[in-house]
Parts: sequence; C-alpha cells; structure tokens
Amino acid sequence: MTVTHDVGSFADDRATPDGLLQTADRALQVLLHFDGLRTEWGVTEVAEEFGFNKSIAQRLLATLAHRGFLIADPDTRRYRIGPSAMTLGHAWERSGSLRAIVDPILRELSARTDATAILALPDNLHMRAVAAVDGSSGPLRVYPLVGELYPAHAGATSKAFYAYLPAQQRQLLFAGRPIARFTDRTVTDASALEAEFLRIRQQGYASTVGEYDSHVAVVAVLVSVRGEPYGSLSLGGPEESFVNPEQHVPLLRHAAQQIERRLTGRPRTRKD
Amino acid sequence: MTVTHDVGSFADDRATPDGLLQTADRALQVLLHFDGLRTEWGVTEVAEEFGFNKSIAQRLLATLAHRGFLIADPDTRRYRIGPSAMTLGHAWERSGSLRAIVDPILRELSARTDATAILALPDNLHMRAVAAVDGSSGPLRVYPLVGELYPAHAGATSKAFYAYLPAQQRQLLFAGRPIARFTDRTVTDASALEAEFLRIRQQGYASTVGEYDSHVAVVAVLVSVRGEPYGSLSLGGPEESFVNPEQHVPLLRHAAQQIERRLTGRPRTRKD
DNA sequence: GAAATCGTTGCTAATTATGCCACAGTCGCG
DNA sequence: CGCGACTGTGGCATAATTAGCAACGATTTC
Repeated sequence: MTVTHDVGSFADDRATPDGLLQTADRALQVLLHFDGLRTEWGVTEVAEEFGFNKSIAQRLLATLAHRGFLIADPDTRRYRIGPSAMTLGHAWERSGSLRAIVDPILRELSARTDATAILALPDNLHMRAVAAVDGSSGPLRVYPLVGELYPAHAGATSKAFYAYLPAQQRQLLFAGRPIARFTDRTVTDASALEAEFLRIRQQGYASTVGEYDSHVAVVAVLVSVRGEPYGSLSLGGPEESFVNPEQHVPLLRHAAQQIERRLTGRPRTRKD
Repeated sequence: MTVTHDVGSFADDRATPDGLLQTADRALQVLLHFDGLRTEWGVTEVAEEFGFNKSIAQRLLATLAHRGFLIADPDTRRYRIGPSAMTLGHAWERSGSLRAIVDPILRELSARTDATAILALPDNLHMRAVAAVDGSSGPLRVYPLVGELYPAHAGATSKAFYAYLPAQQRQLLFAGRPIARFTDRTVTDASALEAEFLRIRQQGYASTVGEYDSHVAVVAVLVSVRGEPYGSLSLGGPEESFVNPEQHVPLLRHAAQQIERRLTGRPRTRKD
C-alpha cells in the first residue's frame, strides 16, 4: 500500500479564499475554536492565536456574543460558548442531514465488506459514533452503536483521527492523564502511541485488533473536511471472520472522500 | 396586573450596534435563521428577507458554507444547516453552561413556590424542557422532565413563548396543520388560540389548567434574549394544591430577567 | 424553444474594518 | 496599601474590504 495520504497538510487554513467575506470568515473561524480542547478564550489570547490585532479580536468576540454564540463571563471577561450554539445543534439534529448523507454510504460499505461501518466524530476527548450500519451476517451482531464513545487512544476508529491532530494538541490530550487499559492489547505507553500515530499517517490508515473490544478487528481512515481532520470512518468485525481488514482500505478511502464531498456541499462550479 | 411587557418590541434587531462588525454580524444573523421554521434558504431569498444585495447574500452563504455551518445542496443550490452546527451543539452540551446558569434560579423558584419550575426552549414546532426542578412537596412528583416536548398550542409553557412570535411565523406554524386535542380543555380553534395569544401579550403571562396534562395548573412567562423571544419559564403543580398561580408572576418575571441577563452575558461596561 | 429566474463573478465607489494609540479597569506584587 | 503589569475598551485616520451594479451562464418554467 503506497502513501497516498498528504501527511502534514493540515495547517488550518486561516486565509479566506477569494470571493468570501473575510470578516465573517474570521468570526466563524474563531467560533469553531470554542471546542473540546479549549473552552474559554480571552481577547488577547484570540488575538495572539490568530494573529489579529487586539481590537479586532475584541470586536469579533463581541459580535459573536451579541448574537448569543458566545457569552462573556462578567467577572473574568473571558468568553465561553453561548446558547445560540444549542439552537444550531438542535437545528442540525432536526434536519437529519447527517443520516441522510452518511447512511447510504455506510450501507454500501457494510454490504460490500460484510463488516460494521461506523462514522465517528471527535467529542470532548473521545470519539463518538454518530452513524453506523451493522454487518449483515455472522453470529456477532453489534448492538446499538450510535452514540457510543470510544477513548482517544484505543482502537483504529480513534487512532485514525487522532493521528492527524497537530502534535501539540495531542499532547494536551494525553499529557498528564493516565492511559487507560481495556484489553491486553491496549497500547498504554505514550511514546509507543506516538510512534503508532506516525505510522498511521505514513500508511494512511489505522488497523487494530482487540485494543478496545477483545477479538474485534477494525480498520479505519481519516475523514477530513476542507483539509482539516473531521472524523473517522471505520470497518469492524470479529477477529476470526473479518480477515485481512487492510484489503478494504481503498474502499474506505473512497467512501471517506464521498462523505467529505457531501459534507462540504459547496455548489459545483465550472472548475469542478 | 398591569401591562409591563413591551408588546411588539420584537422586531429582530437587524442593525449592527456600534463597535461591532457588520459583516460578521450579518453572517451570524443569517445563520440563526436556519431554524425550525425555515430549514432551507436560497441566495435570492436571503437577499430579500434581509434586504441585502444578491451578491452579498451569496457571499455570506458561501462563507458560512466554507466553514461548514451550512451545506449547499449541489442540485438545488439551496443551503441547509451544516455539520459545524453539530460541533457547536456538542461544545455547548459539554460546557454545561445552561445547567450552571439556570439550575440555581429554578431551584430557588421551586423552593419559594413549592411548584415545579421548568425552562423550555422552542425546538422545531414544540417547546422542549431543557432544565427543570421538581416541586419538593406534595404527593404528585413530576417524572424526568428534562428533554420532554410540549406541543406549541397547549399549556402555558408553550403559549407564553408562541404568543410573542411574529403573527406571520405563528401562522406558518398553525396553518394547515390540524390542532391536536389532549384534554377536554385543549383549545383547538385557531382563532380562539390567536385571541388567547393576544391576551397573553397584554397581561404579560400565560396561565392554563389542564390543557395538556389533566389537572395540572401552569403559569408561565416569556424569556427573551436581546429583545427576541427565546424560551419560557414556567411553574406548574397539581390543580388542587397549586392555588392561585398568578400570584407568582412577579417572581417568575424576576427569574426570567435573571436568566436573560446571564444568558446574554455581555461584559459590564461603564454605562451599566 | 423561448423567457424568466437563479446563482456566480469582475469591477469600481464607498463604506467598513483595521491598526495604532491612549485610557480604564483588574489583578498581583512588593 | 499603592504601584506596576496586564487585559479589555474605545476614538480616529488610513487603508483595505465590502457593497452594489451589471453582465453572464446555467437551470427551470411555461
């Protein structure tokens, strides 16, 4: 398997493309950084992180707060995520877009490989299965998977994603925290983990056996959106029957690209 | 009870206040309109609705799509809510801000009135209880309330909110759809409903008995954020023991204002 | 097949955002 | 308790971005 993945292409594109509105784009960019890794930002911090002038950072944050996307702590004057985020979250759930987009792709994937296909997105310091289709045959039926959380360090589903996070952020994740063991195959050594992440980036996929659930083999690839790591797509099955998982990597890659394209959902232009 | 509520002040402030960034504000404003009432927008529609030029609308939408807040249907070129909305929703849930802000207020409300206090927010065409504190005494204990949905037309919790929606949006809600009956006290006549909404606006609160759940009396007021209807705050209890619910309206109003202030969370300025 | 509608894109004027500066609170320290 | 450092806020001239126009291409409707 050759290295088709563009290792290290994940500089989070901060430049605003032509034809788009810079100020709006910057606001949205800042907003997206109120995630699990960083929940609070001050004016100066935002200015430094994004290279804005302080006054710009302050006005961006104030504008986001004005529409309820952030709230400013009256005491510390630091900003946290605001109630409009909930509004959007509900709107997204209601829309059912994710299932509509992803389910058919998962279904095909599962049908062609006879394995369980899962799309997982990062959630706090874990990966959360947001859509899944059971492998159709075999004795082992997988229980309700949607909503399930996986630890960041065990299993291909998580590794395929976290391998592509900037090393700095990964350190924030794993530093200090003890690394939990789930099976005798769980990797609990920090430097061994880091070496694995490197290998995953090099080969473009992650493959594990029984790291989280015993006797379950999983192969997974990164799903990126607009050049940034977004989630992971995986195929899993019982160790005995799900033979040579790596053979499905091309299929997984193709499906991941499909998802990426449909999640991006930019209108077709002449250049496409 | 006098009319203290500023009826009709809910023109959704589209002007961007001084010191804020107009372009960013417009983008956020547009984004917030991808809610339950309207899930799809085209470029021209946005331009007309907000009074923008077509090209501005197109660039706003493209920018929102670029960061994943919207996705454009490749075929129809209409925009729908995008995956970044989910990201934000998760961030909000994780932050636990809502509970932290609201729970103490609900607790005090419940303790002082011996009733069940609920904060409900609109969700799709319903109201969803997002935080609640049980009335502490009495034989009737209310079950897990958080997450529960109430229909838009029955019960004070819903009415206190929907009364303040622009009539036009309310019509979108109720037009065509049959109005479901839950108890013999449910109001199912559209014009009777509209008359009630008017009265609620005039008196500044909603009060119902057994419209949704039999033998449950509820009194509720609007919670607005930055001059826009945001949700409702209600007190409810068994019809027999929860006497003269209207007496608690001042308390409810005060609590609603507290919530509003803390949800807005703008830093104090000299003028405050 | 024609007309109307919708979304996209270059271009220039003009509004808007930018960055600098100065000020005002706050926190920590001596 | 007062001093210094830092963070956030606001005014203002400049410079850059956006707004609006208008024309085009692509779709859809009649």
